[in-house]
Amino acid sequence: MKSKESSGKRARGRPVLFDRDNVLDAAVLVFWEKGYDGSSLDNLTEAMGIKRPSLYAAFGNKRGLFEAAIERYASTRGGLEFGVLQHDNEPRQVVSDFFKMSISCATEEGKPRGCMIANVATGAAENDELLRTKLANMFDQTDEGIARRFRADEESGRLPEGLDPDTLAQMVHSVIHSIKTRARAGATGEQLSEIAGSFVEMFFSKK
Amino acid sequence: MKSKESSGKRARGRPVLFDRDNVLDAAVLVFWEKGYDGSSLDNLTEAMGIKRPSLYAAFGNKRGLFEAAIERYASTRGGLEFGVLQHDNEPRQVVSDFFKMSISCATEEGKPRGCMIANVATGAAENDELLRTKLANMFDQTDEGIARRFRADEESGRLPEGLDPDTLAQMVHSVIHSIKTRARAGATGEQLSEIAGSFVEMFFSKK
DNA sequence: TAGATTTCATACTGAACGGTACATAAATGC
DNA sequence: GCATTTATGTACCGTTCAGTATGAAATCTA
Repeated sequence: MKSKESSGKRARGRPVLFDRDNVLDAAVLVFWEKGYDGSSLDNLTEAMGIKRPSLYAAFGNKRGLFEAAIERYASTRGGLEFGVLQHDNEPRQVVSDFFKMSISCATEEGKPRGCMIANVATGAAENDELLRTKLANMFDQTDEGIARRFRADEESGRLPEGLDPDTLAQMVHSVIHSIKTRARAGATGEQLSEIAGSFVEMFFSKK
Repeated sequence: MKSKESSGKRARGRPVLFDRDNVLDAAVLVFWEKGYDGSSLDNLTEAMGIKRPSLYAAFGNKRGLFEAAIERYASTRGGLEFGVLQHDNEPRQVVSDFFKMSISCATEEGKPRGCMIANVATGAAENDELLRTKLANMFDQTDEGIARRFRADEESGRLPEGLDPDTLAQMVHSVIHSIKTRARAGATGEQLSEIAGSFVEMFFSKK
């Protein structure tokens, strides 16, 4: 282990001039837009504002940078969506807000369409078993994160009867996948909201 | 316009030695596996069994080949799914079979995971407005194709009351997107069948 | 058979690719 | 101060990229 993040002690040599999260945010935008193979090191270094040797020292290689960018994306954009799961609302409202957040994230002006994980990383995963496993784990964690919220709702009696928390979570997550896929193909926020609304109605309206 | 496909008339010079659909099927497999930017002309020509000049004469350039491959994929793999819509079954069975066909297509042994259109082409669509529009149109056509079937079911009184055919079609299609996305990340057919089953239950079980 | 026409295989082009060697700059430890 | 350590900037490496020029091969018309 390098002593990069050892508590207070200053590192020995010349200090790193860039902020890791900042340059990762820039790399995220490039990968998210162009995909893994479509992003060149020139694209990346220019956006990140660092030179190749700095990039290789920090992330190993292009593939390592991609993985770091995926994690950065998950902890920033993905974190936005998960925030609404913490709100103290009725499950129906939570799901509705969750969809709304996903839609606005997938169609945000000035950002690439869709989702870096669901639409871009999956494309590169076919010949990369480690990446594929990573994505599968992320999807599982998302299922689980949503399910945890619904389980609490069930215990507090707020979940409509007959709805299994784990199943509902999988279904909600599935709708998110579709939202992101359609967004990547250029669907508008209005179109996506309509679809999301149909599902909310289906999940919660019937007794 | 070239006189390539003029009816019976034989072409003048040396005849083409390869079958267009055959080489397209090979190109589909390469793009489906590696994505647009990940597929090199060496990958493609080797799989297709033709040399570069033949490829360029037939498809213009790599981008033209990609578009042709997308259409070929849609008319072959996509056609499989749509065949199910023609069967004279109850809507619930039709949807269930539709999901089953999508799952087996997205997890078929010896083929790339997921869907060339929903998972691969979408990734390349961000900087290609024409492609993005093409994909959006294909999605719309799929929505419409499924909806047409449900409208017929509604007229014949087989669609459960309260289910709007167009809305149901959009939702079924959305589930397909998720199936394909999860498949690309390595989900098994069993896992996907479980999710699909949950939706079928939700769509049709409640009165 | 002679000429026209089109496809084919070979070999090549300049540009872009991912990755790195090396010298310099900036910090620490003594 | 001076040696040590680490990061940076430049400039480069061999490879691979998409695309093409060229001439030989194969079919047609006449």
